[in-house]
Amino acid sequence: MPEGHLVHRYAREQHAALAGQVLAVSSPQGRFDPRPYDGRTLRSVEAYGKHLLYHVDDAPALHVHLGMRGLFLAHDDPGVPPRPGVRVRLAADRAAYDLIAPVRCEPLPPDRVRALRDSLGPDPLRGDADPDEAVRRLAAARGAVGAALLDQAVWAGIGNVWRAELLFLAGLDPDRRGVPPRTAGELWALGVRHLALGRDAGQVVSDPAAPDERWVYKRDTCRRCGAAVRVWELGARTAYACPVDQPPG
DNA sequence: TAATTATGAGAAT
DNA sequence: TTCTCCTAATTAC
Repeated sequence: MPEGHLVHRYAREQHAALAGQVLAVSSPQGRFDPRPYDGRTLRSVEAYGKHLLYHVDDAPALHVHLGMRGLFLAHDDPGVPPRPGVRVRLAADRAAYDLIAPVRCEPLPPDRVRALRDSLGPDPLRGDADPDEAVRRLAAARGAVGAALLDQAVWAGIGNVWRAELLFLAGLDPDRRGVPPRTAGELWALGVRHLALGRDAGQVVSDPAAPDERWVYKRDTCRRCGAAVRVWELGARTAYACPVDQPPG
């Protein structure tokens, strides 16, 4: 269930467990060639939006994108055998991570790493994100704000759950067009705050007082006011919004 | 045991 | 706009 907050969580956890160590890399499934990485030292694990980059000595960066179904299984004991479908196992002395069902798992030469970064907008979970640029890009988006939020070239890391919940928190109708810079800035601040909560909690947190609850995402009724949640397609995904708390306009 | 569903994104039409 | 790919977890039967 990987939106940006979980990808950052994976990066932080794996960096802490594996960085600075020599990796044992294998592909039980056989669909990845581990040879450029096996036996080399992992320098860092970096998240950018929904993308993971593993920086390994004397090897191209390893690029992982989980897509909709990808996940990692973590093992404290690297001796635990991986299940057969594991695309890649990254193991060091005291931990192993099994990558399952990624959409992308590939070596990425430096020019393609650059191209990847260039293709992504500011990531609310990165310290080097430029808030002004984030505001510019969202305010410049021509279509509905709900479609723009899913466009990784506008902001990187937002997925369908965060779209629904952040727009609710901002009181914005996802169909709204032409969001002014001030509103875009408020939305960015909400994203920075809540994605960090979500990264630390390991799940979407849109109400810190009730971390397991959602305001509108996949709900029949708004958790704040009880109105019937509006459900429709926006940006090729299902959108959810409260017609009362996110009035059109 | 089987059906159902999924938080993505790129390519194909 | 529709299709396609990838697997686990949950729910239903």
